[in-house]
Amino acid sequence: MRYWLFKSEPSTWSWQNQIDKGDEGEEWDGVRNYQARNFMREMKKGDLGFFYHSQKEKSVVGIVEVIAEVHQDSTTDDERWECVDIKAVSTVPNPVSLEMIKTDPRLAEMVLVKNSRLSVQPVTEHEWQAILSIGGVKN
DNA sequence: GCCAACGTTGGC
DNA sequence: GCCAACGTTGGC
Repeated sequence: MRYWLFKSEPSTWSWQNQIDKGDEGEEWDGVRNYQARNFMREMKKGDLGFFYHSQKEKSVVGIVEVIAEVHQDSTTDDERWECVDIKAVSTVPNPVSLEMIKTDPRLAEMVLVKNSRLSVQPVTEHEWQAILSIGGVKN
C-alpha cells in the first residue's frame, strides 16, 4: 500500500466538499500535469492520501482513500488526462500546516516542500506516520 | 498582488 | 531537438 498527497484550492474543491460526497467519493479531475497524472496511474484501490489545502490555509486537513483506479477524466475528451476517485476517510484533528512541515526535520524532504507546485504527489511511510502523529490522527 | 519556479508550446 | 516565450501555480 502506498501513500499520496492531493492538493486543492479550497475555493475550487474543499475538504468540506469532499466530506459531503461521503462514501460515494468524487473523481480527482482537472489535473493537467503529466507528473501528477503519472502518479495517479500508479495508485491502487485502498491506497491512502492526505488532502491538502493550498493558498490561504496551507495545511493537511484530511485523510482520503483511493476508491477507483485511474480512468478517463470526465471533464475532458482529451485522452491524455486521466484521474482516480477518492473518498474522505477522516478529518485531521489538528491540521498540519506547511510551516510545521517545513520546520520538522522528518518532513524536510517532502515533495510538498521540494516541489510546491505539484498537485498530486507521493508520500513516504515515514512522512505519513509523522504527519499522522503531529495531526493527532489515531491509527 | 507579486514573483519565482516550473511546465508547456511552438517556431526554427 | 532546442530554446524562447508564455501561462499557471502557490507561497509570501
